[in-house]
Amino acid sequence: MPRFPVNYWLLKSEPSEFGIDDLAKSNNQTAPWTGVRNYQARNFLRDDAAEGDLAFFYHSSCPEPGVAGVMRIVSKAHADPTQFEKASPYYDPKSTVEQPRWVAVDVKFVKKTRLLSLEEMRGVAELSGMRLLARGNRLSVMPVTSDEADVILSLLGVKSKGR
DNA sequence: GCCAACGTTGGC
DNA sequence: GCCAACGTTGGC
Repeated sequence: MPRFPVNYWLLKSEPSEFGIDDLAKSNNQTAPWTGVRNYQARNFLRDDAAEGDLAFFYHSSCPEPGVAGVMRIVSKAHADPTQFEKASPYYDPKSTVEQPRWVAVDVKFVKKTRLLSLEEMRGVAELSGMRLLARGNRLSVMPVTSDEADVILSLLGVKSKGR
């Protein structure tokens, strides 16, 4: 039996560093989601993200922040390789191969969408409970409820897979 | 570049 | 365990 996605996520990335187009151009349109360096965000990836989950690709710290596409989580959490790379801005000297501190999941491009801007999301009543919109929120990995996901998919014109 | 909000660090 | 100082995030 195929498993339907029960979990939805929003993952933030700065498009100047890695945007939806970069994911689309990646080998097999798949890339590890690296660089998460916040414990709460890490715990979501490590404990709750599952293969098959759908994730929204959010562009942050850019002229027009918002959701730019959809991707699928295609691996369990594994050690984030960048934590071991001395030259990487994500290098963590306290992390060891034996006891890695940070994890990544592999994500696969599903589709690029129109930009659903932060501003537009703020104006949608059904999305007012989103964590993304909560004051002071800075999490780069956050869960999205299935109701919220349905609204976002509909705003993006993406057919939601039947459940 | 500013700054509010939040997370982390480290002295005590 | 407290909390001040500092660093980071991210919208504007």
